[in-house]
Amino acid sequence: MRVVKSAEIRKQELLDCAVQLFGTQGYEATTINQIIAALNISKGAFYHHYSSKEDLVEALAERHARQVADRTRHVLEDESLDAFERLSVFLSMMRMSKSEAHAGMQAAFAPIFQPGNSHLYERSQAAIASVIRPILRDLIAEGIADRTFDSADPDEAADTILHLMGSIRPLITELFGASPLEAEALIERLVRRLRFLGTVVDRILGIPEGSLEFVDHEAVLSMAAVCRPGLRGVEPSAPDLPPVRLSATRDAR
Amino acid sequence: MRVVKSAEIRKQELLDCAVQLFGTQGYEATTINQIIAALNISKGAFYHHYSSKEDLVEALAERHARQVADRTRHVLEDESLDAFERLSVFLSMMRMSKSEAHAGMQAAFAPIFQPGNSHLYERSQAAIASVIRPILRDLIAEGIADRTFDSADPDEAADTILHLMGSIRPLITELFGASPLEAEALIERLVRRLRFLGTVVDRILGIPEGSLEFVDHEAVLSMAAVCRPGLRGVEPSAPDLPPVRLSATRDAR
DNA sequence: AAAACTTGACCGACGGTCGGTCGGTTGTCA
DNA sequence: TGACAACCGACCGACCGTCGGTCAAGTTTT
Repeated sequence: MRVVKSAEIRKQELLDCAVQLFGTQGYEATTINQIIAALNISKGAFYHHYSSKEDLVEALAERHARQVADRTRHVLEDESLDAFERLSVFLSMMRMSKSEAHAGMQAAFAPIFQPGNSHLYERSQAAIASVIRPILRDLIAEGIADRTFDSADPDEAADTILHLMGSIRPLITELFGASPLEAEALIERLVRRLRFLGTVVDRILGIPEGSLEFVDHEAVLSMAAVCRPGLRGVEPSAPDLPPVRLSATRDAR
Repeated sequence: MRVVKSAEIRKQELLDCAVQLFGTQGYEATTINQIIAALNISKGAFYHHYSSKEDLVEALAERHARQVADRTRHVLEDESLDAFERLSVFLSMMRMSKSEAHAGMQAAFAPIFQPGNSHLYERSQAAIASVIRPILRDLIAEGIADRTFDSADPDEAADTILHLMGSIRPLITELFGASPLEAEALIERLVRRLRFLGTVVDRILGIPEGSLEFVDHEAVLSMAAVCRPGLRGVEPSAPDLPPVRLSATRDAR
């Protein structure tokens, strides 16, 4: 039996299916035959839409990049906020897939962090960076201009911050396939890492230490939940802190 | 005709050959058949020494990590230097393959940065980090103790610095396959990046800005030469600076 | 309005390649 | 001389990507 759909829909279906299979089995382990079997289409149909398995990854990275960019751009471009506010909102968004995001979205992000998929990660990262970097750079430049920030080079600062975001990847990667016990330790390390990253960015931008706050236990846990579905609640290491949503504590400068 | 060698030698030969082919063709594009053909050995011989192509990568990453670690560890552990000196020597070593290193060594490092080999890079990086991190951490901790440095968490600081080193990879990767014209621009960006990285580490460790200096045109150019063999001399952007060899300019604190 | 033609989504058998296996052979050393 | 490591190469199965072809829905021609 033959089912005809528009190219756009089919492409999305292929992307969705691929992300699912890559997420559960990894990139290498997933075959094109599996993908087409799951969608009940033929080999030819696949190659009609994508010219190779590699091409599929490319498209996947692009879509992922667009998703992230769309979610952050409007904040970075919001004229009603000043540079500092925009930055802190942006940073809180960048710590990936907010807890409120539905499971489907989470699943779409997971493969990026899977152990075998550094491939996918690199491409996504590059695609994301190309969109986010200029915006972030302008934002920082603006902050430097009005002396909110103190940094020598907005371009490099933006690059550095973007790159720094990637430093949590090894931790998240390790989360996949970690035992529940290890997972708890890993999450604690993740929280420490994020906290430290906050201070690093503070220093890069020359703002008072503690101004930026990356840690949001809610988000961290939901992120962890993606990696290890059955995970019992973890005691946050600093339970006295209120769950800051938009974590910017502005100091008098 | 049959040639018998000790396992140790054969393994090194395989590694050397693999690194060469991965370097010229990338990991995926290189087949085991090519490797064994180049060495005039059989399929069976290969699988006698390494259990898979992946295993070969593992060994490659390990060897690379050992090479880097060996070259830097003795500096980090040199008791005759103080924390600051050791760190600046370490950093100058970490910007890879010193210019004096012979071409063979350079070739061994190049594949790590090739476009298709993010795989290799990630593994090597992890292996290097696992060796270097504890040493670097202790070093920073020591510096914090005697108030040379000012940082909240030596562990995280070490991780961050190590991770930051990787931020030049996209640039170097781009160098492969760039036209001579593009290469010049890329090298300039690389220099800017390194210079900025120096200030970032300064700030992370809370030492006066400009204390650490990553840029060493000699090293950068030789690094670039690996990627693009025929490259004419590039005018450094700051020709007035003397070619600092061991680039630590200690300020009064 | 019917026939002829174009388009593009879709089919699935097939080729070629590549990673990996296996039974057997050769050299070496105790 | 026997045990064990190094080595051989024919062979296997799985996988990616190709290619000739189908089919239905327009579009143009007559």
